[in-house]
Amino acid sequence: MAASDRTGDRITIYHVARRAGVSIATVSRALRDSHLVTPATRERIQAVIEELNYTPSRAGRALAEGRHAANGIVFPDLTGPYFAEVVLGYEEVAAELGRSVLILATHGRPDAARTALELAGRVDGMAISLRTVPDGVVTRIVETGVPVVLVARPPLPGVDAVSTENRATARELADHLVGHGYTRIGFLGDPDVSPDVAGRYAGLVDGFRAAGLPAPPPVRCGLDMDVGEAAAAELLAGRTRPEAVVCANDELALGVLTVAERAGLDVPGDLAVTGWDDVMAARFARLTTVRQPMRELGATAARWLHDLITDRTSPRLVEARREVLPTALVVRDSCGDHAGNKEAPT
Amino acid sequence: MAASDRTGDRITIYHVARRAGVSIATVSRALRDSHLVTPATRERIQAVIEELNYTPSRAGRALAEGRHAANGIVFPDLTGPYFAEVVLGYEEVAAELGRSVLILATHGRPDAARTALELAGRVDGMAISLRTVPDGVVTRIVETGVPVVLVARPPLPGVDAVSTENRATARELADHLVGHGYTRIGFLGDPDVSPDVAGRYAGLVDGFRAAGLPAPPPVRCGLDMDVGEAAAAELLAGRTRPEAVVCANDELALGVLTVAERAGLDVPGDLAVTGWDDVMAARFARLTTVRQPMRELGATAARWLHDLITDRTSPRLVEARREVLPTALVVRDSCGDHAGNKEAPT
DNA sequence: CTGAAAGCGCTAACAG
DNA sequence: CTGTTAGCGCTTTCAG
Repeated sequence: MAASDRTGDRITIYHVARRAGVSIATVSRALRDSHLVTPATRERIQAVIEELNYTPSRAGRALAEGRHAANGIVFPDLTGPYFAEVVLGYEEVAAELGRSVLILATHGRPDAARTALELAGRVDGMAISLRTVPDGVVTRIVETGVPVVLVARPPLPGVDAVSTENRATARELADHLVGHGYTRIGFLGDPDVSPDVAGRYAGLVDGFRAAGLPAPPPVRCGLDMDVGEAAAAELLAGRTRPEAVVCANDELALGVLTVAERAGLDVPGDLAVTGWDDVMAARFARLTTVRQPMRELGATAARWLHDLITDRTSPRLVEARREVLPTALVVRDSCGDHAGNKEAPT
Repeated sequence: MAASDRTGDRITIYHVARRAGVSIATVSRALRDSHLVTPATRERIQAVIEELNYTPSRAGRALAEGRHAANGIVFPDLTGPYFAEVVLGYEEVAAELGRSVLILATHGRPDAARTALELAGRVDGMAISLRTVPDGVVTRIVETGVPVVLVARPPLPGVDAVSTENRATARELADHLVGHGYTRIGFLGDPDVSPDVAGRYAGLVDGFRAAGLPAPPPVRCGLDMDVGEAAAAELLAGRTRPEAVVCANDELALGVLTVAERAGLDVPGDLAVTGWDDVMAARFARLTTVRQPMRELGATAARWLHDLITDRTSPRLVEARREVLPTALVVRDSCGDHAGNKEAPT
């Protein structure tokens, strides 16, 4: 209330100490657990803290402690539901562990490397996901001593990595499609763009091979809905329209669905479509897809990071952690007719 | 490369200075613009920085500069697409402005107040959205001198606030529904839960009043899909099933759609449904809804915050800013039959 | 143009 | 149990 403490400069631990008639060390101790403070003293300090509406400066604390109590996460974008879920899972466990989280969406910006490096300077550890910064940047960050966990991103020697299963489930999907009797099946997505897409394509090819079908060349494209629309338009305009098109992710598939509808095509009658991710819209579009534990992906990264940050034991003596989270085929209407049992394929 | 600078302690400005044969002050200058450094010196320093893979400590810098170059944003959750978009817009402009962003999802946790206050201690400004922390906490944060912008949240004296238009568009929606000839219309959502929902309900009532129809009492419920399913089940089980149900947001509406389908009801034949937000799934569910500029909501908050942080002129002399972003009705199939013109109502 | 030195707010020995 | 006193890494006058 004292006018002198009002809107002026920041209220520091010194103000609190003076007003409570103790030293800053005591205030500092009272701020944390510390049974090294008389209940009476502690109470008095607590009262002053509230009276002054004091909040300790994180910067000061970070500098003194040598840590930030914060984690970072780098991802390409937040438009699709995919990364929103990953970030959510990450934030959730980080918060439980008492750490703040800093986000960095690279948006394919050219200065992503710089900003990522800069982010590394203000966190105790960070998760780096696909299509954000080149491996070289990751390596540099690791070299600065900041613990890193790779998320849905090709492994790097000595760096932990979590990802989700692709190939086996894609194979399952291929088998299902083959079971529908399709022989002309297209693939939308660029295997070179990410190991995830590569794995999905590989699994598909596995299935075709096993069925004695020729592997379709991938129609290389990005992963956004409008890109999907464009690619689909092209695909459907071609000489021999495929009977089914497997898309590298749901957004692409949703784009295909949009184009198909616009073209008056019946799905799955005229064209079967499948996606990957099982975003909310997929359900309402009746899209056959593959469910990924995105939340768990982020949560796992946060947990590992916490271990790396706190353990601090034998920096590189222990092997880098690797984990591939399971995925599941979700069969809906978009891939063809199913007699009766709709959502219980396996 | 020097073994002494490897994985040991953090590399500081001192290491760089020593190795470059200059003082830390010079390194500090070279780190930023500063034409106060000879190109030659600057280059030498730059080389050492890269050789040592040096990144300045944000904590040290924050302490010395008295600012964090970071913004915070507090939101309830990231599950729905709503806040993901808001956060995205926020991050995007914050990044452009050269500031990092810290996120805090309160999840309705009891310690939300504490964590929000703590967040306030590590940012230069923060956006606080609906249903996260009580007004008292916002006030305390404002009192600590941290600039705050309220997002989609009831205004507070002296605090900037951005939100989206509700009442007028809801009135428009009501008129449209009345035009379809419905007289028994239900409302799903709790006006007390947020001014947004209250505004939507109010607009609806406006429309009914104008048409001489009785205002339906709201079926109070949360805003999640499962909550919507539960509420819908209840609503549909009642004696007189409404002809149309207006939902406070899309997720609720999607839940109703799910229940209706499960019950074998035709939408809009047996039941018309509308939502609010226009999330991606809405399009594929053919849901009539209202589009909100969520991204812009976040972007605006970030811009205002930047002004508040940098301007620093006349702290409270200027009026608090207020802005209500426009929304637009999106008519699809779920609200009833439309002869021909589907997506062009107004 | 460059260096020396004084903090920024807090933590953590080290003495009482 | 409490106070003193160094720093943590960086920016920034103030002198050269």
